[in-house]
Amino acid sequence: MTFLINVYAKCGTMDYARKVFDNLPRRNVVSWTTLMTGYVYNSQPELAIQVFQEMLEAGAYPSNYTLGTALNACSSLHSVRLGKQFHAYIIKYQIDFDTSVGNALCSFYSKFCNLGSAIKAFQRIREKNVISWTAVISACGDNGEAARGLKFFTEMLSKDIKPNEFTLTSILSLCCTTLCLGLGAQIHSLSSKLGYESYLPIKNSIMYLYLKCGWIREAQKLFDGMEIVSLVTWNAMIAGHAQVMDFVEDDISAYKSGCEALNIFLKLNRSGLKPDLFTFSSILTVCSRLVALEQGEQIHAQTIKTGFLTDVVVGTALINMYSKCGSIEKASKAFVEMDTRTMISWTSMITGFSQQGWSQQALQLFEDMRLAGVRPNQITFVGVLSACSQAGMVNEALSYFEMMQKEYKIKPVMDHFACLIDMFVRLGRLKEAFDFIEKMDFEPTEFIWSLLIAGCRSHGNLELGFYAAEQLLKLKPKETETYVLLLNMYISAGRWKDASRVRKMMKEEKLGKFQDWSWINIKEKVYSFKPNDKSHFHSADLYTSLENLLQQASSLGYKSLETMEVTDEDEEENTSSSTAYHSEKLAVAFGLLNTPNATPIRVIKSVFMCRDCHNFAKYISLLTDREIIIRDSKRLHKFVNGRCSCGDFSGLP
DNA sequence: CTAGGGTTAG
Repeated sequence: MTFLINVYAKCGTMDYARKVFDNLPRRNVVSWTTLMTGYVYNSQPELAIQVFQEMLEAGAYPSNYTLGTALNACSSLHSVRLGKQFHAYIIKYQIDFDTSVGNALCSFYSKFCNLGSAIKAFQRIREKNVISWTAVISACGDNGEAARGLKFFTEMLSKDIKPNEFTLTSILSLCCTTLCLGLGAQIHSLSSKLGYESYLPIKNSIMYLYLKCGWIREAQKLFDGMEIVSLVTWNAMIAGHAQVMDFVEDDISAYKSGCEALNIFLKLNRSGLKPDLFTFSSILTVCSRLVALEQGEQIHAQTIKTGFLTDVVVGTALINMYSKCGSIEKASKAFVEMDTRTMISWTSMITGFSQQGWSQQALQLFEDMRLAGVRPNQITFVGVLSACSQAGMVNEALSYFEMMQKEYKIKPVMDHFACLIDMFVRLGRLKEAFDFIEKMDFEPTEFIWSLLIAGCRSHGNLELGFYAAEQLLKLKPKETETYVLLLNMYISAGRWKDASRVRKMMKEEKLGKFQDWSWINIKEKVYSFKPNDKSHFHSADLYTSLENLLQQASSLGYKSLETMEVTDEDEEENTSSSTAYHSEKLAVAFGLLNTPNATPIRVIKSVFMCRDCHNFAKYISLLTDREIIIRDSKRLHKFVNGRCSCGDFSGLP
């Protein structure tokens, strides 16, 4: 009758299977094991474990198959304790370490992040089959050792073992993490040769690989050509577009990619499939990068309704969404309401507070994190140091910097130094900033010098500024913003020769596009603005109202600053044009005109905000009593009552 | 034995 258990299990009717089992006149190890396997097959690992325990209590001896199944159940339950207990049974009952036990042990150890034991288990297997190899390869992938996994794959091929569809999917996943497009293409053709071309996981992986490597059109083509898709397909498209936002050349392309992700999300919702925790975490990240609060709030509601908000990754993504949209109170509420938090959740919240200029809260939370026994990482300390830097807490900054190295053995990287240097620069302690740069045990980067130069400009130490500029120019800067900074400095000092030297270098270095562009999102519609843009349907009113704002701001003491315009076609030398119609000014004015009183204004800008616009936004927040949130290419600025959350970051060009 | 998710400031 045991076969009947198997039949019911395969049909997804475990209740019947259990009944058959309960009515068996005699039970042997095979019937117990079959029932367990059924539960694992039907994603009920906890019941499988329960059966295993019943079996031991009944005095039956488990076989190697039984333990293999039990271990698989532990893997899906993420129960380290049980798995280790089972490993002990293997020894106690002198279970033969055969292929199935070895395979199960290998993937169990992998799931609980013990790659060493996983590999050991693999190596103990006398007769390794394709499953053993696949297990060890995916173990490497799951534990961040993609290159090692690829080595096992070559070894496997050299032993003439033919990969199956599972192996190929694992390898493609390794290609995704290492961005090996070439190998991915080879695997693609190999899988066609082996007859797996229509196998959905392989298609999904290839599509995702294309996206991650920037082959967006090809990925889209694959997607459009798929007649059968799964939720994973949709999620891969959304996650892929979210990641594309990170590496595209300019913020305009990033913005487009984010909108595409939102579009795909809408289509997914209409397709009848239900989004899951993977979907929600990706799409919330997209919202945070787009500063799309309205969409983010709707998705928040959806995560509550579907119960996926309990997932810690979704919760963390939600914190980031709110904090990147400038709603720090809601971010904090989301953080408080989480029932489990990981180091990343804490780090996100600390960084969020710090970006909003809430230094005290950031530091308090860091202390709470330590009390909770959660170990901070390099990124956590960037948040902590930047909080100190904003608040000008020199002693605290230095002591956290020391704590990081002594207590947590974390090596400082450029970003940590940048925080400290920014701190000294903000305080006008340029000499100390400079000393710090000289003390670092690695070469100062373009960004570090830029910080110092911007500080020299605003604190009027031109001599040091010119010196730093020479150091910077030796590095052949790559960022357009760096050149804008240098040009501004030289031109305002009347050093025309230096300015034209910089311009010449700009041409030689083939810089990326520098397009000033801003967006504002009102009632889920997006309006974009270019500087001096008069082509818009909304222009007449808009310009009048901007003039008005400029005038009112002037009466409060606002003085417009002339800065350099650097555009793609800029051929003229030494021109300095008006900053009055920079794109963010237009977007802010448009937002004021088209939203009800007291609504916060949220604008995204494709390049760095200039000092003048930064200053202007402060006055406008005071004048109109509105929160103005502008996220530029570098950071978030939240203007409230004439002050900015960045605490007037020293690196503004 | 397989594919998809969250932190990076200055």
